[in-house]
Amino acid sequence: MTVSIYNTKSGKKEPFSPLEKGHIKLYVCGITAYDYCHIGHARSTLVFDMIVRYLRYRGFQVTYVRNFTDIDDKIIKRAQEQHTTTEELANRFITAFHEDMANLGNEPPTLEPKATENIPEIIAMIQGLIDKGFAYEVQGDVYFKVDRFDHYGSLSGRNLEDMMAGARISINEQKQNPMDFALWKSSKPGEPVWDSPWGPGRPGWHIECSAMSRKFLGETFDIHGGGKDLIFPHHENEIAQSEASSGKPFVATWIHHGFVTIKDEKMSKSLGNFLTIREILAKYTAEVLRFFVFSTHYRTPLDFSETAMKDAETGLDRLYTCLAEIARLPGQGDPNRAPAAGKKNVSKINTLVDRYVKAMDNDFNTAQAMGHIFEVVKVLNTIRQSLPATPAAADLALLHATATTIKELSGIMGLLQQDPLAYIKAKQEKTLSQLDIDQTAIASLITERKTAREQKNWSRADEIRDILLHHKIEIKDEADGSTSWQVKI
RNA sequence: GGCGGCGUAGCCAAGUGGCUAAGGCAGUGGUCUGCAAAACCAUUAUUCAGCGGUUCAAAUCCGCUCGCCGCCUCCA
Repeated sequence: MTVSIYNTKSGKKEPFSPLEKGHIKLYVCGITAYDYCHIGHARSTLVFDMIVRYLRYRGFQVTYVRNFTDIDDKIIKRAQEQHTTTEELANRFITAFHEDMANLGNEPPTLEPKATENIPEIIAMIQGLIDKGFAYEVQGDVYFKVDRFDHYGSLSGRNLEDMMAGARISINEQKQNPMDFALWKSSKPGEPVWDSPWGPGRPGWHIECSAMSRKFLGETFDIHGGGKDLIFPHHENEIAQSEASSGKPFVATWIHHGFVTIKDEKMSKSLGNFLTIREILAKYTAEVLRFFVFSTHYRTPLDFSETAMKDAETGLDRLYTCLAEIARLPGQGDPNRAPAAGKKNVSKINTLVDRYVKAMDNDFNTAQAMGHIFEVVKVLNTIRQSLPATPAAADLALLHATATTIKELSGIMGLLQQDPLAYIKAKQEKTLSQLDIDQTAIASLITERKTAREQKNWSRADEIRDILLHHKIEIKDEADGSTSWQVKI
């Protein structure tokens, strides 16, 4: 079995194999550091975190590069508004980004290069493009000459004529063709500058990714990723620059994920309808967000809503509850007792890993993979529920082993990595701390109810039960006559 | 205008030619209980926006219609 990946370049799912045996080189376009990141950025980092973890699970070595754009028009503008330097502004939001990543539980990429730390490579690449006739300098600006590059538009499926027909291209007298794009921009007074053969200036937006990916991954590498909105013009332009420069294919596989939407509209800074990662994590745990993100295939739009997050939380609780119930079971059982687990159920358990891998091999279908896990959770619950007082050793071994497998498979999505008993306990304690009732009051009500029940005063007993329930306290009458309680979560 | 995508149960969401259309949430019924709660189990689409076509066979392929979204400008 091999991993298949949908390649934007071909528009098809293709069997994947790395150019260098066993070693995958992956470049993902990171953030422009001028503001806090929103859930759309979170989806991007979560998706590639999952992809990297899965490819490693499948035995590949993965070199994962994710850059920072720390110099560009938006950063300059924002820095001026805040009366600070672009460097200070970018570093502030890079620090915030790293905090967000840690809070989301993302593993760090292999390398996180910054544009400003690779200016010599950028300048060298631009000079090479000028030397080859793919770029030209006009009054300190350097532009890429799109009609010199034959395959321009191949990634996004456009051609220059169609694009020219669009009326949204800004007129720039300096450009030989309106579609030409800037490789280097001369600086205005007060802007950050680097010396270059074309005078003081700064890099254009697209060139940094071409220069940095070449520096760290080579002229041709395996996978380049980002959001769908980067297909044009960003990735199209990267291809043009890199292939014109090297004369070799740039990237084998292009992965683009879908957007996060709110009320079915794209979440974006320009629309102002975005929620930051910080705002979300103040309300929900990172794990709930991960569950929500991975319950939909990565190329499908993901519509954010409070209801969807609540559903995700309930679903996650179901998984943890199953694991917690198994963790409460004894480790050793009766070796002489016949197992309660039926043949069909055992078969569902035994095929879990294969079905999970098949789903994930199919373009990282996390939604389907999670479906398989839920199916097995149901099987585990069924077996657990049917267990006698002294369970068969085989049943206990199966339950414990499967719980371990589920944790391992879920870990690829960053799910179920907490101790299940601690998860349930922490959740209840958190809820209890927000309630208007304390443990003493609960204990006293339960004692009063116990008396009422002994006197068969059911109406008073039920009344107390309802009072407690009103305060989100659920009670459970045990077989031995005692009453336990827990917080409703 | 050009290019691309989507439309599956109350909601979310898998499914890329062929076994009973995964799974989650919500709802309903049941096990348990004095009654409950929790947990668990069962159940919920003769049908996949609509119409036509290809095929022995289509949610899956092709065409048209309707509706929604994205890119073509900074954007994950």
